[in-house]
Amino acid sequence: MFTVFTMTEPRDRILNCACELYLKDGFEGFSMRKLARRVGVTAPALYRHYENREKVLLAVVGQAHNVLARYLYRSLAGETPRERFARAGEAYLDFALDHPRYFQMIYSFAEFMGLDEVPEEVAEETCAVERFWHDRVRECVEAGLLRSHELEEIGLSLWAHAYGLISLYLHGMLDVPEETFRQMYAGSFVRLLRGIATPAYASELEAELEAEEALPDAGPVKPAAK
Amino acid sequence: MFTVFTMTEPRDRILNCACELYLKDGFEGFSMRKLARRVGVTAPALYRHYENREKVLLAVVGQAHNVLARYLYRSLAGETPRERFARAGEAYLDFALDHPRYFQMIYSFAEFMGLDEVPEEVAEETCAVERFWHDRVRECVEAGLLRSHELEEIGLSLWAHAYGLISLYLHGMLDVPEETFRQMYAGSFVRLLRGIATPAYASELEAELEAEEALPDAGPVKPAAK
DNA sequence: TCAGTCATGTTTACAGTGTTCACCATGACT
DNA sequence: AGTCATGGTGAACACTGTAAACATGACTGA
Repeated sequence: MFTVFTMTEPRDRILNCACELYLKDGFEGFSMRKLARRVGVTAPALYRHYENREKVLLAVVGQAHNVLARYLYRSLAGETPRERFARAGEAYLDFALDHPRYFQMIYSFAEFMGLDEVPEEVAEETCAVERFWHDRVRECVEAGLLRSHELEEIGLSLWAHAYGLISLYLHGMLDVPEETFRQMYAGSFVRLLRGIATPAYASELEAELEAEEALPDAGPVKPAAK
Repeated sequence: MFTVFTMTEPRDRILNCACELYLKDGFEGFSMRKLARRVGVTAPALYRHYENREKVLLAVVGQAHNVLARYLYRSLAGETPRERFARAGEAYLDFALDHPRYFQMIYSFAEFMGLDEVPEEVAEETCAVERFWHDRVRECVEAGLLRSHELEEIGLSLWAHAYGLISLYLHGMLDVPEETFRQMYAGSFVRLLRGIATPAYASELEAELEAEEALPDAGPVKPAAK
C-alpha cells in the first residue's frame, strides 16, 4: 500500500477536492455533482460523509481559517511587539492576496448560504482572529506604542480597516494593480496608526513621514514595518 | 385610467417586485419563477424585459445605489465642511443599517454572480460614491481640518474603514446590539480621524476626548459630529 | 464456514432552477 | 382588412440539491 491517496479517509479526500473545486470555480460554480465527479464517485455518495452542501462548504471555511492561521502565526516570529504588529498586518494582506477566495469565503459564507446567523464553528474561528489582533495591540500598548484608552476597540479599528481595504480591492472596487494596492494598504495603515499611537510613537511616525518626503521616490514603502 | 400600477411600464413593475423579493428573500432565495409569480406572470415573460437574471439583479443594484445616494445627499445639508463630513459618515452608517441587503448587494454583486469583473454600471456608481467621499475630504483639507498629504488616499482610508466596520457587523462577526455598534463606529471613526487630522484639529479632538473622560457616562456619543 | 452487520457505494427519482423555443392573443398603424 | 410589434403562454432542456431504495464487499461472531 504505497498510494497515499487511497489510504486517506474519504471525508478528507472529499474535503481536499472540495477545496480545489471551490478555489477553481468559486461559490457559484461549486456543485455537489461536480465535486462527486472530482472525487470519482456519484453525488449521493457524498451524503454518506457530509450532511449536505452547506456542511461541505463549512469544512472548506475551516480549511481557509487554517491557512489564515498559518500566515498570522508566522508573524509571531517578529522579535519586538512593534515588529510582530507590523508583520501581522502584512500577513493578513499576504493571505488575502495569495488566497482571495479563501478570504472571501471566511467572511461571506453566511451571506452566500443565505443564513442569517453565522454558524457556531465559523464564529469561533473568527473570534480567534479577533483575539490575535487584540493580543498584538495589547503588546504594543504595554510597550508604550499605542494608547491604552479603549484597548478593546483599537483592535477592532485595525481589523475593520484592513478588512475593508482588502475587501474593496478584492471586489474590484479599487481598480489598481496589486503592487499599488500594497502601497495604499501600507499608507492607510500608517494613517490609522497615527490615530491610535501614543504621542511619543506618533511623533516618531511623523519624523519617518518627513524623512520620506525629503526623498519621495526612494523612501521605504512601509515605514511602520521597519 | 386612475390605476397607476397598470400604467407603469412592465420593466418598472418587474424591477419593483424584484427589489421587494430580493429584500425579503436575499440573493439565495431570489429566483425568476418566484419573481414571475410576484409580478403575476409566468417566468419566460420576464425575458421579454430583461435579458436574464443577472440583468434583473443589476437593476436592483442600481436601485440600491439610488437609495444610498439619497442618504449621502442629505448630508450635504450640513452647514460647514466639518458637519457635512460627519453627517456623511453617519449617513453611510444609517443606509447600511436601514437597508443591510442593499448595502451587501452593492459590494458583493459580482462575487455573488461569480463574475470576476465588476460590471461597468456598478463600477461607475461605486466610483461616484468614492468621489463623494473625496469631495468631503477635500473640503475639510481646505478648511484646515485634515492633512493635505495624500489627499486622494485619505478618502480611501475613511471609506475602507467605514465599509469594513459595517461589513463585519452585518456579517455577524461582531455580535453586539445595534446601538452598541453605532457607538463603536463613532469611536473608531474618531480614532482614524486623529490620524488624518491637522495638528490643530487633532488637539481639538484630544480636548474633546479628555472632556469626555472627565464625565465618562454623560459625554456625547459622537464628538466628531458635533 | 456461514449469517449478519456496517460502511460505502449506485440507480432512480423529485422538486426546483435559469433559459429557450414555438406558439398565440391583442391592439396600433397602414 | 392586413400587418406587425408587444407581451404573454406551455412545454422542454440541462442543470441543481437531496432522499429513498437497493447493491456490494469487508469484517465479525458463532
